[in-house]
Amino acid sequence: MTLNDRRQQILTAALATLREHGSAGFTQARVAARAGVRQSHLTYYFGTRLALLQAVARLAVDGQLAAIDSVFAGPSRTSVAKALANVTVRHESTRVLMALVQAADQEPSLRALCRELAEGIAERTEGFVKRLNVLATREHAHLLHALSVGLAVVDLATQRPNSKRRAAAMLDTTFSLMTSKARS
Amino acid sequence: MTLNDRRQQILTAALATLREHGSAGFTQARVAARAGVRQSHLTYYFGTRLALLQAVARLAVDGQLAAIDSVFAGPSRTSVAKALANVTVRHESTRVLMALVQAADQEPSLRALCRELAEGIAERTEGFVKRLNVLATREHAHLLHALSVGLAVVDLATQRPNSKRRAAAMLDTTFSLMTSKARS
DNA sequence: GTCTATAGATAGATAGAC
DNA sequence: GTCTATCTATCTATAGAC
Repeated sequence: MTLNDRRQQILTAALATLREHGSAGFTQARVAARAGVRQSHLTYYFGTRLALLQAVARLAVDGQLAAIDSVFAGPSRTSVAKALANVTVRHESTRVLMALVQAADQEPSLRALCRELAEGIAERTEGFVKRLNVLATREHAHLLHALSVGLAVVDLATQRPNSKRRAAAMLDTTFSLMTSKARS
Repeated sequence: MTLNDRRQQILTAALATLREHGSAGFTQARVAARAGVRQSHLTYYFGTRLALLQAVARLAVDGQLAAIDSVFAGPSRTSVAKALANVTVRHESTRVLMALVQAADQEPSLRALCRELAEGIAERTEGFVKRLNVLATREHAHLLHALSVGLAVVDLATQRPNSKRRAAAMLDTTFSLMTSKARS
């Protein structure tokens, strides 16, 4: 199917553009150039910029959830912290995340997707935390999610060295705190 | 001084615009309309859009640090968690934060300001955490900072009810975890 | 020195050719 | 049905009037 091929081709280029240039750099011209098509083709295949963004966001969310899935298979608490930091504290992922957040702020239709992502991550996290500590709650999972988001955003803003190492350390510390104490 | 008055007037309008509309809605036309001046005046008084954004960011960072200052004066752990959530988990603040992060990602000159903000908050947080637990480290303070950033971003993205209450609960939980256990 | 009118660039969307 | 050329809107920056 040529139509779906083209759509896929544009989607891939769009996601790559978002990862590299973030929300502000996500222009139809740039995506089109990357996909090797004319700008007006984006309109043809997706209608509006928002529709394209929604499709890209869908792709990104699925990808991120799939990446998270493998994180919690790690052998130890520390290795999981490291894997989680590696998946979440990535400038490329953070740019996509921020674009999604911004778009959701102004476009309610995207909020459901954001909730799906947040819930999906919390769900996957909860299982792991429960293995650490049977008294762990969904709140702990949401807390970890928020923490990883914050670490990612702060890192993009400050761009300091060793950010992944430090993020992994903080996640591990938090796991550790949750392990040693259960508190309602 | 008329010049400084005008600058101030424009700055105020610019900050308000950023708080309401976020990074994408931060256009010279909108700021000018709000300030009651012509768009070209922004160029006259600030040179470029980036320079204006830098000035606004400076203002916003100072304001946020000042707001944080009063947070840790709270009487109890729980009241501090609540106050912190009230200051950080605000859509208006989060929009400014996100705009700053995005700008810093592409404009290295703004990263110093982001680091200043992050360090400033961590510093102020550290004192409080140390009062909770003498073994607390700067890492705990950075962890709390990242957590509050993440809570703010997640809330802007999902816009769920009771977000401030839940954020306060998570911060309080984290304080509690840090209190009951010190771990290097 | 302050402000206006306008230019130049780029965004996204449309109408119509093939 | 697929693609091209074009159009309008909007953004930021400049040149020059007062």
